[in-house]
Amino acid sequence: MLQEKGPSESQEGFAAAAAPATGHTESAAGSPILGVAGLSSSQNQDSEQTIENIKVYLHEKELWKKFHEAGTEMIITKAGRRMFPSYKVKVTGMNPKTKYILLIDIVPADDHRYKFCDNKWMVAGKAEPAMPGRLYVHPDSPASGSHWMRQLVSFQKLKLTNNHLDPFGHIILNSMHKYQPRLHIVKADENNAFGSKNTAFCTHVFPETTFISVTSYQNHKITQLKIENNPFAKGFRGSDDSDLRVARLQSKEYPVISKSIMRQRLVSSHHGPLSGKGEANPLHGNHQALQHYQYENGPHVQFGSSDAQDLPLNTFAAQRESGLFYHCLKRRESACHLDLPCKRSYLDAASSSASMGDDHYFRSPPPYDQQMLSPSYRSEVGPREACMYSTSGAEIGSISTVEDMPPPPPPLSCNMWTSVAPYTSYSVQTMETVPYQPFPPHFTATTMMPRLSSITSQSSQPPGESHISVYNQLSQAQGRERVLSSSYSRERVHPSLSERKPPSPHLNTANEFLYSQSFSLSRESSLQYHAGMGTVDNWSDG
DNA sequence: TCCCCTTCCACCTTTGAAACGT
DNA sequence: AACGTTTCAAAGGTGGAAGGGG
Repeated sequence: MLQEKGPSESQEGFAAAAAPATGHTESAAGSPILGVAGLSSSQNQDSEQTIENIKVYLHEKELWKKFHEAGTEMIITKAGRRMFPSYKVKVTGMNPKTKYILLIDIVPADDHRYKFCDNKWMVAGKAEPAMPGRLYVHPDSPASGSHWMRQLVSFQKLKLTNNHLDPFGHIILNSMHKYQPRLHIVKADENNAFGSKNTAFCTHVFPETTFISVTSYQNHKITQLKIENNPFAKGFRGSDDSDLRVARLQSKEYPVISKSIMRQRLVSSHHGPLSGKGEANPLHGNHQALQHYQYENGPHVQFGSSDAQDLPLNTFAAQRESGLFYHCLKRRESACHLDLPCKRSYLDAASSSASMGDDHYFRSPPPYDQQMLSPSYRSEVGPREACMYSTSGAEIGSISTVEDMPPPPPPLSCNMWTSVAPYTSYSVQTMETVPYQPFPPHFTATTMMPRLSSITSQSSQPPGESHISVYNQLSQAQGRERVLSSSYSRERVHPSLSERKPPSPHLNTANEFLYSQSFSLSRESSLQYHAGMGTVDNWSDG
């Protein structure tokens, strides 16, 4: 399956876009974070040029913004729950022939724990230690730039869990914490990949994708938005289609009032946390409720709006103000050599074993520099699945820069279209590795241990979470990877040849990427995510 | 009592195979 | 035989509700 049409997919394409061109550019050549020198070879320049030219546009940005304005919540369950809205991007500017790996990690947005009180999110204390970072690698990875650019890239099968011992490779999060997904694009070209001296990658952050993880929805507006927009939740929508029709005729943004919301609002209006907020009582009639929703999502909403005064809770936006954060890094990291002999030994041992796995998930470095680094992580059973969407030529052709982005097709709320420059964190990093030698996409705990030891030794993890436990987790992860190396190699273009395709060395680029991320992005993010923290009053329900 | 979490449920969409038609 | 369309059942995603635990 080459294309995957998401349940929420509409034809409007991208409502907004982010481009690095308008953002802040920062070189890590002399960065105290990296402490390494910049690159100067022509190859690197070519590489970084390619990377720097990559632009990523968040799909359904308007929808994301709607959620963001209300304070996005994502359900996390023991079995794993998908994100909604799902993370989908349009990528441009890649070298069509170069192979890239696209992956996502989700990092804490701050070090607070939150609670939903008085209809708004408030800081409830210090965050619990971050879970072991995991990466979700797009199942199409690695693929050529033309492949990525041809279609919408969807990460909708990414799942979130609160199970700290999750065996499926889902991204582990703490409930009632705030998180920020990040998209990483790793260059995986044979000539500039794992074995080359420099591997380039870039990181894109869309602040509107920030969310608070919950085990059940706290904000009824989020519940309503999910029910309205997620087809799988259609069963919770109101049964009277006339409501929807009338609401659309009246250009209501929230036309559908579910039965559950009606119940919820009834309760809230009497003794719930919303009772003191002047909520309209839905029992007064749908029309009134619709008006109320319209009002709630009008200009008075505070969180996530594009205005400069908002988002004290959102550290990203607060720090970077309105737009795009273009972060360009490159480094020469001589200390980041791979331990190939260790990897080989692992591979030898791993070749005969198999277990469940998923080529999508990797362990990713937590955002704080004191936290541990994890190797690649794959766990989910099943064949490689395409998660890309086709977009019309018009859509693609219309995307050039942020400013040039056409207004979205008139969906629910054209009035929400903003000219504020989208916001993206973009980094380019190159690193020196050992010469390329093909080997399956596995990480070895042995290889990782020194790093883990050094990192965890200064971590703030709870006492029970030593690097030894990390080692065990890594071993499990590697076990999962072993199976995935076969599933990962499936090729859609030539399926008949893909079944026994040798393990792709490209995946190692992702692994390599983790190395670099653990030292650069994590520390970088610790700066990005920690700075500018303020009150949380603005992420409220008004 | 409150808050958070887990589990189960009904309802729904998605998916893919089978059947059928061209 | 190849290809496209339709049908249908299974799989899986969804929020709500109830109940448990700290």
